[in-house]
Amino acid sequence: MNLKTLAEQLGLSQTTVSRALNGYPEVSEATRLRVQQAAEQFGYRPNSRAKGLATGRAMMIGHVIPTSNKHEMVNPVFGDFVAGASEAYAKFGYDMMFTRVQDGNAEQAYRELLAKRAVDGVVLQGPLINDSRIALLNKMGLPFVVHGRSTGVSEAYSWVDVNNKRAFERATEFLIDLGHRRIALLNGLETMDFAQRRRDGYLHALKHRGLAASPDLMRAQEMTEVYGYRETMSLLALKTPPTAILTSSMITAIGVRRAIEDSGLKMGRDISVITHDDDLSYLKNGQDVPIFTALRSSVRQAGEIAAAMLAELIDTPDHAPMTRMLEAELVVGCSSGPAPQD
Amino acid sequence: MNLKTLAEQLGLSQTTVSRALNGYPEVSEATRLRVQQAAEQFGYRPNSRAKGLATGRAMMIGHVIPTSNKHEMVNPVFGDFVAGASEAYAKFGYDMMFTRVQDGNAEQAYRELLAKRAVDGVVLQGPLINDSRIALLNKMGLPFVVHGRSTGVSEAYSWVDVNNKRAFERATEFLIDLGHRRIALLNGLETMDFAQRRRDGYLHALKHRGLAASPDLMRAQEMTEVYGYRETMSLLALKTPPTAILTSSMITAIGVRRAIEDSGLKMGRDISVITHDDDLSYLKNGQDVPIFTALRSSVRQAGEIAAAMLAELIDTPDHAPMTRMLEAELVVGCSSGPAPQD
DNA sequence: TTGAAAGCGTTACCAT
DNA sequence: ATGGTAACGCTTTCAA
Repeated sequence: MNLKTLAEQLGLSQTTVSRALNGYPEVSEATRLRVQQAAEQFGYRPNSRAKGLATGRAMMIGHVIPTSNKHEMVNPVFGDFVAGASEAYAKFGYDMMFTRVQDGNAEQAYRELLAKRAVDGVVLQGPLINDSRIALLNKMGLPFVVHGRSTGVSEAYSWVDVNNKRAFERATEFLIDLGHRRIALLNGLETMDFAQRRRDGYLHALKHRGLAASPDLMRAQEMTEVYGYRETMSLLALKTPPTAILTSSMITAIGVRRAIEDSGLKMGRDISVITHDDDLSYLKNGQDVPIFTALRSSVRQAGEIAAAMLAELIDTPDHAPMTRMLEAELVVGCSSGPAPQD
Repeated sequence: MNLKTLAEQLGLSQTTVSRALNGYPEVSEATRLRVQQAAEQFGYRPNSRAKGLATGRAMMIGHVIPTSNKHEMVNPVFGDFVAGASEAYAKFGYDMMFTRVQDGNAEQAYRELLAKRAVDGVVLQGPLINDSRIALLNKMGLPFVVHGRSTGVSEAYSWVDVNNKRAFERATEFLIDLGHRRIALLNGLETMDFAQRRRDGYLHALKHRGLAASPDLMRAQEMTEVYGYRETMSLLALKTPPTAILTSSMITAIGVRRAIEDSGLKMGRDISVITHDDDLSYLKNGQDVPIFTALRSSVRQAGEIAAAMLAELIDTPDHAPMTRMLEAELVVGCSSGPAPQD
């Protein structure tokens, strides 16, 4: 069923039917109602290609995922963000499209999306330090919102971010308050902007409390399970091993736990572990005890905000960049205990 | 840059330029070359809406994700499948689109996608037992491939699946061989087809070895971390607790491990745990030791196959349904040991 | 309040 | 081998 046949059914012109369906004021209420009912009855939906061609709008948001980032897709956080974003897109009538590209080819992918007029805007995920994609998108004039920020980029851009620095600062302070003095950080790749901010928070807390940071206790790699295992083993083999480990990903934490298990240590007694994106709540001692949930719960929200921002940026050309910082909730519970006595 | 201006630049008609670019044979090689170079130089890409309108092809594959399935998105396996599929789509020139819907509204979503001509085909993920979406899609004539199967559906459809039953059968046999007699199963929701198959495999192995299945030892819920924690605690509180736990998700396994930790038990000595989708390889005792990787490694492959199938189904109307069963790799290593002596 | 017709950027048919 | 033109299904301008 297309507009033409629908109009014929109704004995009206395509123009009137189109206007009735798109809420134009100059159509009589009686006609509008009749049209709407007929459309409903025949299950008419405007052909999205034709509509897009006529309006110049794709009603589509692009997400370009660099391939090297295998764990971007696999990462639970990616899913949370997408869930939040897609729900919000739906509200604004947008669809969501994914493009996977070889690592360096994001630029090419953006150019194609724009040239093909396949999307009205894009969300930039996983920004790096000094990420060149931002300048590119600005130059191209393709509306975009960054999930995260990019240290070193001087020009203005829209972003929504979680306060990674503050979250890790507070987690570190929490461990220090428990008496820990040797706190390890298993960070993500520090070319990623968020990882650098987390590191900053960690270092800031140490410094603020008069503790020296030890390079031995800091690792930064892609956040896999194997990474968590290997580096924990390596940390535990140090002459003076850490009494606490702060890790940047739920997946990495699985490896950390395994390594601790395999070493015959007991979590929360011999060593404490904090993960930033553990599950939201936990049953312990018969009641729900929230644990350190700093970031994960905010990610979904970030997705929703990014979508709303993008909708506005697309509607309003030359809109001033919008920014939004989310404070992470911080609650810490199980798997952390006082530092063991030497 | 559109076709018209490109043609003007070249002093050719749009027809010729279009033909040159689309590989039609009736254009001279000299012209083709000249056109291709100009297109390259001006960064010309055909407008996807216009092309779609003219060809009747959207060059887009839809993925409809029911909202209730929060963990479908978050599940690492989802990411793996998407990674595999999107790479294959790219090969065939398709883009990938996501639609999230309220739980019961998948049907409505498919109808809209078809009516809007937004997609050429869809991938059906997370099929349930007797999933009504399959009959619907068949009736609608929208090409689709199911990732998984649906027990109880009698009509033919295309699918690609991993042999879940055999994988869990083998895992259970492995534990039995280690001397375990009380093996618990923390399964996913058994309305999901894959969960039922896993249960079948587990039960079949027990029966085959002359062991009675105990309802006490079988749980089936949404595969969250909290679920793993709670049910493990509950299992350990039984009069005769299990000596091994077989769990259906990496995320659930995190909860299982925590519960075991909190109970003061030692993994691999007091109790064994097998997860189906742990990381692919593990460093232990100085070398990489594969663990139970039954399913996860196959999922990416499943995505690729689904994409290829779909491309063929779209190209060939009334193509006979295609099916493909993947055998899961099974290697079991750490976290499992002989059953403790009573 | 309604309708005719041009236009969006392609492809594909029919000429030449 | 190349070009003119209709067609794809919609929106939007201009007329009535």
